[in-house]
This record gives sequence, structure tokens and C-alpha cells, in this order.
Amino acid sequence: MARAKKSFHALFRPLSGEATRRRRAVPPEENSALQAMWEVIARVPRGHATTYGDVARAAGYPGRARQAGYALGNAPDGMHLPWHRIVGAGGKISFPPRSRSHREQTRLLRSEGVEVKNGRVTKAALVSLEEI
DNA sequence: GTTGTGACATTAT
DNA sequence: CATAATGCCACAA
Repeated sequence: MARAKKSFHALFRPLSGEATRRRRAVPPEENSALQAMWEVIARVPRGHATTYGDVARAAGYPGRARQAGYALGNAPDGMHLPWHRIVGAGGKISFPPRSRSHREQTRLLRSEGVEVKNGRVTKAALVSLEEI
């Protein structure tokens, strides 16, 4: 009885479906990294600001500042995140000067007592999320 | 597959 | 102060 050799594919058959990693099209609602960052952003206190890097770190993703930016840009509108409280390293507003967003962010920050000078929030306004 | 882009950060020059 | 080089990683094309 010629025992049929199992085919290569049969031997390396998918470990039951799960192995079929479905990359692509990960809806933000299922992206735990984004979720974590949204959580962090939501608790940045009024009258203060923090940085993208800080958000990423506090969310458990150190070194992924860009993802923090991505998280903000893709946050559902209904979430009402305090997006204006997130700034670049050193307190620098990350939008191009004179852009709509830049002006709006400046306005919102000032409206809650944060001093913004030359596109930067003062150091005193910056809060490390470790302290919260 | 690869490449380019980006609400970034850090370090070095 | 400014620029460049890296690192980082999801996405779109």
C-alpha cells in the first residue's frame, strides 16, 4: 500500500485558522494601541498640555509618538478628546504656523489659561503623565 | 512586494 | 537657533 506522502501543504497546514493572520484593514475600534492612547489623551487635565511622546509612553507604547498623532487624527468625533492639549516635544504646536488648526489649537489652549507664545506652550503648562 | 508620507522624538553636528 | 540622521510604525499608492 503505497502510503501517499502528505503534501507539503498538508504538513504545514494552518494551525487551525488562527494562523491565517489577517493583516490589513484594522478598524480603529479594534486597535488596542489607539484605544490606549485615546484613554490617555482623555485624561490630560484642563489647563495643561502634554506631548505626543508622553502620550505614547503612558499608553504603553514608548517610542511611538507618531502613533499618538495618528490616534488623534483618527479619533471618532463623538469622543470629544482634548486634542488641543497634545503638542510636540518641548511644547511646540505641531501644525503649520498660520494654519487653521494651529490657530484653533492656540485659541483653545489660551481659553483654558495656557500661555502660548511663538507657537509653543510654556513649560509650566506641560504636564508629565507620570504625575497623574 | 516597495516606496513615500506623517498632528513625532532624540541625538549629534 | 537650524539641519541631518535615526528610530519608530501604520497607511496609502
